[in-house]
Amino acid sequence: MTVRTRFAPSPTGYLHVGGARTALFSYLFARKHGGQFVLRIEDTDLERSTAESVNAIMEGMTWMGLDYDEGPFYQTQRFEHYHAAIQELMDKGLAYRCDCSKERLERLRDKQMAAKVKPRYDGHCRGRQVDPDAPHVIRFSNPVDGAVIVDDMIRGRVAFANSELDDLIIRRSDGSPTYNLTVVVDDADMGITHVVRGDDHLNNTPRQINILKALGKEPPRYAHVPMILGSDGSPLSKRHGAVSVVAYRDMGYLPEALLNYLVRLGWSHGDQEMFSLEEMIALFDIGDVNKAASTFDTDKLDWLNQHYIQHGDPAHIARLLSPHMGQIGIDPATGPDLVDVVAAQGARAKTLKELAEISAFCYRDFEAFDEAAAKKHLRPAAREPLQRMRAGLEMLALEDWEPETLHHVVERVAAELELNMGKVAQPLRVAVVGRAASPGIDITLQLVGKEATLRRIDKALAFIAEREAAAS
RNA sequence: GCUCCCUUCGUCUAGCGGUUAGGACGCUGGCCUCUCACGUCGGUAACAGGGGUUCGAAUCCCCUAGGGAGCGCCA
Repeated sequence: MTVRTRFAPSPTGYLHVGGARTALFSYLFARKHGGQFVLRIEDTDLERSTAESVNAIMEGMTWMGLDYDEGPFYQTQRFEHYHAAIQELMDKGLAYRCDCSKERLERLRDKQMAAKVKPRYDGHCRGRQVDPDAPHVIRFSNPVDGAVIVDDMIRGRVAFANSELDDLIIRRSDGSPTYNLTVVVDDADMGITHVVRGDDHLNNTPRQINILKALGKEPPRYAHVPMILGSDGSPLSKRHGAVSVVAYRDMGYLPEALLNYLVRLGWSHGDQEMFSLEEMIALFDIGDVNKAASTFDTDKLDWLNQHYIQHGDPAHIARLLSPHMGQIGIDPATGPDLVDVVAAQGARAKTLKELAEISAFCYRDFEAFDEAAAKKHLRPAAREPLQRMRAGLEMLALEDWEPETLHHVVERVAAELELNMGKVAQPLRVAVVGRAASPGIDITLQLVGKEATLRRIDKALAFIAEREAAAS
């Protein structure tokens, strides 16, 4: 038997990180066992389902690299299958028509709540003859006694008494099938062997198993993964900030970082923290998934993202960085090779967005000096070092504009003035970058280029003169 | 209210009857150093509470507390 898993989102919004993690686990389980992973769109709620959402979900999955082998299948295109299943249950006497009014159901519910018992349908229409031509719903005849055992791959054995379950509606009065019926039919038709889904479905599982058995189908294995919480301990939602995976892409996170973060949320393999997708597939074991919900921690995601920016292939990072440069109005073609920028700056940014911002100086002059940096480093004492640097740099041929030679110039000026490196490099750095932080001064000068370097030193010298004039 | 699930440092987690309760993020101290980062060495901090079972419980059982989910003609 080949393993088949599925991801079955309802297209009512974007792919959020919780759904993405569920999809990832489902995907890893299938890949790990050499099986197939299918995508199914649960769009039977016509009111809320949108085509944009379908696109957004697929966009998110593609970005994360979660490729599916089959699908997307749309439930709205499978109504004939649901109707056939409902008819089968009717024929077998395992489903019945119900014409109970909303009022009666409400009264029943109120009475049950008042009596402190679980509200559920009382089976009033079981065995009653309901006019097929009058408005009615169809209910599933749930077994009255006995228990359903869910042998969950994550939770272990969970038992539900049938007496706790009621006769749920499987077809609405408008003729459309309901969720618990459609999942069951789809999972059976699509040959799903393992259902990996959020643990909010655990309570639905015994009902689904009962329907499956009534249809004469073998239930799949289940794995209910815990949910993801926000920093305040409540289920992760928009009010905790970004939840859509595409939003993380736009904020400058790498797919490999988000994937790595997500897989470690609720799953672990000893003490290992870093996993490539290939390693995840090789090492993943659904039984190692935790039972408890876990909290989304942006700090750790940042750490991983920085790690992947720093250690990933610079050419790859540069490609992903390019749109973020464009985002702040910079055309990377107008300056140094982005790959060199990534190599120089990679260790300094948590996100690509941040990487773009701290690298802007390589492509265009900054607006103004950072106030604190200028105050500390662009003072009269810096004039001579800057002047000498300018002179020394101006004499360099363009082909000598390289880290090694640039470094020598800085060293020479420091030696001549009997200053330590910092006294020369820092004013120079502020002059050229506008801020007190940048890669090594030689690399920085190389990235900025000769022309801009001289121009900016002049600007800094003018700034010092101006400041001196203002002070006297 | 009822049913089901969950509970190890602030956070992610290791642990599957015998450990000084380990790692990671964060925070923090030192080192490295032309700055910021990176790197590196160190520190901080946890078994929700109470009963059992056992020679011995973070590990097994029960209760309590606290979280969560479900109880729709939503999925």
